[in-house]
Amino acid sequence: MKKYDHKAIERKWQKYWKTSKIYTTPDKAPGPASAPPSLKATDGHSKATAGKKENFYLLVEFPYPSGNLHAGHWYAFAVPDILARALRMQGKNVMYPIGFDAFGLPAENAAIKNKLNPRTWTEGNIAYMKKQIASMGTSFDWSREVITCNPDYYKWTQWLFLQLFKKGLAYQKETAVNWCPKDKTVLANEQVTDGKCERCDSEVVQKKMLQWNIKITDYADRLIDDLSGLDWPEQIKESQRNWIGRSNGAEISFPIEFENKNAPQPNFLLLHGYKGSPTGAFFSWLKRELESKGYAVQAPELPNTSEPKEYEQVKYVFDHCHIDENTVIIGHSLGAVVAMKLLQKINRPVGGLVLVAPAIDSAFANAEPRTYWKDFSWDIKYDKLKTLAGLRLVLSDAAEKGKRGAYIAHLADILDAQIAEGKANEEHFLGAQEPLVLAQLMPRITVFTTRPDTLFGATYVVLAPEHPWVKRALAHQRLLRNEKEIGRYIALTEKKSDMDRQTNKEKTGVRLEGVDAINPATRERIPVYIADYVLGHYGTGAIMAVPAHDERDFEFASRYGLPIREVISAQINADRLQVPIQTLSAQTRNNADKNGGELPYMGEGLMIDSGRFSGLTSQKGREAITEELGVKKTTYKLRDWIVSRQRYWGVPIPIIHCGKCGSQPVGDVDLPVELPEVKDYLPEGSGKSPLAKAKKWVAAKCPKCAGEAERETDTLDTFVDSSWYFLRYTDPNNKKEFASKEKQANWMPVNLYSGGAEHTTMHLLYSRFWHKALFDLGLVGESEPYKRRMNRSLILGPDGQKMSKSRGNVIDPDLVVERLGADTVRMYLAFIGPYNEVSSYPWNPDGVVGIRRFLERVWRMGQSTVDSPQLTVNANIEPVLHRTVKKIGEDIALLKFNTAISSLMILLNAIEKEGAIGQEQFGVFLKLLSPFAPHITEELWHEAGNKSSIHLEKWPVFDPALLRDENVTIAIQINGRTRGEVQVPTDSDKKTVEDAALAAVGSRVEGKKILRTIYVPSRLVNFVLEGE
RNA sequence: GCCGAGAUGGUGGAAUGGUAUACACGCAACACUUAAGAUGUUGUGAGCUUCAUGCUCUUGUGGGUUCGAGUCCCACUCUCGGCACCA
Repeated sequence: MKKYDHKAIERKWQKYWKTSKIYTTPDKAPGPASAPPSLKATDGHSKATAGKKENFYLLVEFPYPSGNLHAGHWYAFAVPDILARALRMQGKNVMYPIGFDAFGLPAENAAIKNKLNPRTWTEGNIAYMKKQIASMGTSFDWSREVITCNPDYYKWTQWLFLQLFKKGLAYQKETAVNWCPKDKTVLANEQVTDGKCERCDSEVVQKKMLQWNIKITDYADRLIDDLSGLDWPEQIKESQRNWIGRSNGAEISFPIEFENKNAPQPNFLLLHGYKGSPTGAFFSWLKRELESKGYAVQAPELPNTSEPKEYEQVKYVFDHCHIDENTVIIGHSLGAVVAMKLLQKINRPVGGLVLVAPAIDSAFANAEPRTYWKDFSWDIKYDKLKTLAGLRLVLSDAAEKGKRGAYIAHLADILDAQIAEGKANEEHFLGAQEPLVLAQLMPRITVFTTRPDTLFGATYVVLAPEHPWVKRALAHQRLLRNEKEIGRYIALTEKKSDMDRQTNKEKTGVRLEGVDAINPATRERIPVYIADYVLGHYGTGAIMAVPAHDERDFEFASRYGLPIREVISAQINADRLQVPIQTLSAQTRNNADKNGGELPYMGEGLMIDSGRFSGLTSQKGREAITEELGVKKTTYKLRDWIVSRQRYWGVPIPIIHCGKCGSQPVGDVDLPVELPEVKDYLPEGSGKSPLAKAKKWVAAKCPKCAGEAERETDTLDTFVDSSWYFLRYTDPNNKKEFASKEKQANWMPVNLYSGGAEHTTMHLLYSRFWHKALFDLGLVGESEPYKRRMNRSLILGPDGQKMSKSRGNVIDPDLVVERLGADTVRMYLAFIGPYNEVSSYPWNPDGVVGIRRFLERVWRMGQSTVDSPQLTVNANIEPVLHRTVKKIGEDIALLKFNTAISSLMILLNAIEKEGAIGQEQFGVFLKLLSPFAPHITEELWHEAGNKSSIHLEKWPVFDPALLRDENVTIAIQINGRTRGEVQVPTDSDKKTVEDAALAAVGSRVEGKKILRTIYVPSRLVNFVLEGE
């Protein structure tokens, strides 16, 4: 008998599959769309057309070319391959593509270390890994291979980035990055360990640098809301929701008063807009209001208001108005542009810049052309304005949101300004009175809270130490009495990394002496603190502290002896805003905690909320106070996606910076912007990427004015590369588009996307966002890329620990394949546990051998079957064979490969017991096994005399009539406990079965009354007896 | 702390509310063998006993619903994963 020589067999068929190209997937495959009805994969979203096979897009996350394939890769690629093969046999046109996520830091590190070109390193790794992947016997369609570091791929990454840029979804912003002062380089988070640089071990500091951001936050709501329509595990949806972290609440403004009455007061300069005047709109009213509060106000009439010219208007104000460091310039509509130009011209710090409904960009959509367009220069030096204006505020009318909302939000962003949105009395703030404007001009601190109903219990206000308001207040001398102490505290927190701020949980803070806030509900003066338990980047960077209803505030209040006040729910419900407040001392509160949270009864007519910190849960209270004293607001934990990297090995950001025209996109014809050659890959000392060293490459012509300009030297985050690679698979060689609409339509959305749980909140969220942005641009056909997603489990070392070189528990799949064969490894991994649940499985070397034993037995059976061609069908095997066909079909559709394999084992056990199997039946067995063990089945299939590949065969169909045995075993229960069993013919009626059962357990029932008999056909009979 | 998932033999795991522990690993005995390995056969949840076609217990713990619960409900314990001063 021939030996099962896995090496020869696997080599032979892998070569055959490659040369015969049987896995090259056509976009449309001829043939009737036929699939067994049991397959869940056909979930109604049919991509089939008449006379064509139905397309099925099976996607696995493409690997990073690290240079070596590990057990996890096998689990990621070889097990879904079972599904790909089974679906193909079941009549689907399955695309199972692969590629490489080839940009990234490891290549650059290797290049620096070994003085190699990162491309050389990467390409070498890819070549090696392709061989390894081929050794798995996977049915990948290599003709669709995508490699992200190739210019014909990243040309489209750049092009897509520019589409987002042109839509205002990509912008530059000062952002803190990890900076190593010794290496003079920006570090990725994974290059920082315990706050130190992984290379030189020096202390990492936070440094602000201009970074490219993508406005994923604009899509926060849709990214949450669209989850509900997806066939994804609830777990994944939930983590995305948590990550985005939407919370609904309100912004409430607390007016502030300074103790120092000689403190410098602001004065106001009002600049009206196109066809406006100092008496038009709300201007005269606002002037009166401000003057009545004792402020100086100037409101010049700008020249030539119907045909305004920038130079003329700016010069007029410059010549006729007094402007000092306390002046707050307020510009309405086009006046906002005049305000900004004016500030650019005076080039001295001023008190503030307030833009009311600004309409200031030539690219501004939906406005009819106006004469002033050509008379104004629309180039504004936002960075300069940021340094000149202390207060920067943009006011937006909610009614105009559709037209201008996105633009205004964008403007606020690049100005790093506060944005206040509310309802104007008349659209575009044209009302005779606009209280929103006035309110925003008064000194105040705005806080965000999800519990506006507890406003009555707010006994102090806390700002994040980095809150811009604090810096502004410190800029004026003698405004705050303890400037030094405040400065020290701010310096201290700035030094703390995020890590420290999180780990050191003891709450500290400093009171701002000399200023008080007014609680708008109680009209009471309350102190203002800075404390690092308040985060600068969340909400408004300021909170109202309600120690009675918030544990953190309680902790802080207890430490600093601040009053703690309970808000009583029953009263709020009964008579909103007229709420009696109960003042509790910290001492009382502590005693209450010791009493298991019960608060003492405080007095006549008051109900005390008894839950510890639970406060009231009155939705009514929240709404009432929000309406009366605040503005509804939704905040998100999600922050914008920083996509620029100061690295060489990535996609160059296709932007040219021009001194005159600003940041300009590279024209389509000049794409791709190819990576320049550089001498070495170490970052440039100024913190720029190594690309900055390619001086010739950096110099470029401005695409707009053709003047001297410079290229952006940062490269894109690799998550951008992987945000659209699955679209390229549908049309990998397209030179004109990233993927044609027609080709996309063949395959998108992805039917099943399998990948690692670690990508749940990164890649998976980014690519969903990217797809939605492309959808809005009309570049893709649907708003969600992946119909179904599943996360894969982890393969651990034999010791149950994560595989790692230091633990010495790494299983090298190449070695196991060498010894036992790819079929064995594939099947072992499929058998280890259910694929559709996230868990972690230790690699059991004995278990692998067990699978090998199974394949040896298959081999032996194959040899003996070939030797006895006279037997075609063994009737005794038929029922179990057909049951197995049914079961495996169902299990594969559910991704339960482990139980599918188990039923193959049961089948083999039955065959061996029987002694022999018929030729035809063996063919069926091989087909069932072929997705799991493609090589051995192909070999045996050909040995049996077949000429074409088993993988092109049709999936076996079971005969329902053959599923039933002649007899069934019925369990006999007495009072629900199993007491015996009895064999009856399958079609016996109830009476027959009950009689047979009664006879079998007669002695137990004797003399007792049977109260009830429960009969479950072909399962059991249960006698319910009296008195047992 | 918050969110999510889970807990079944020595191990990985299997079970539409219907005979819990399929299948595999491991282990034991036997066969083959000089021996080991490989292979095959048989056995293998725990305990009790009169050693059987016997009894009792058993799916993290405690309750409940049901003729019947690993499965449904309530409470708790523990494990793993993610987030974490997010107001």
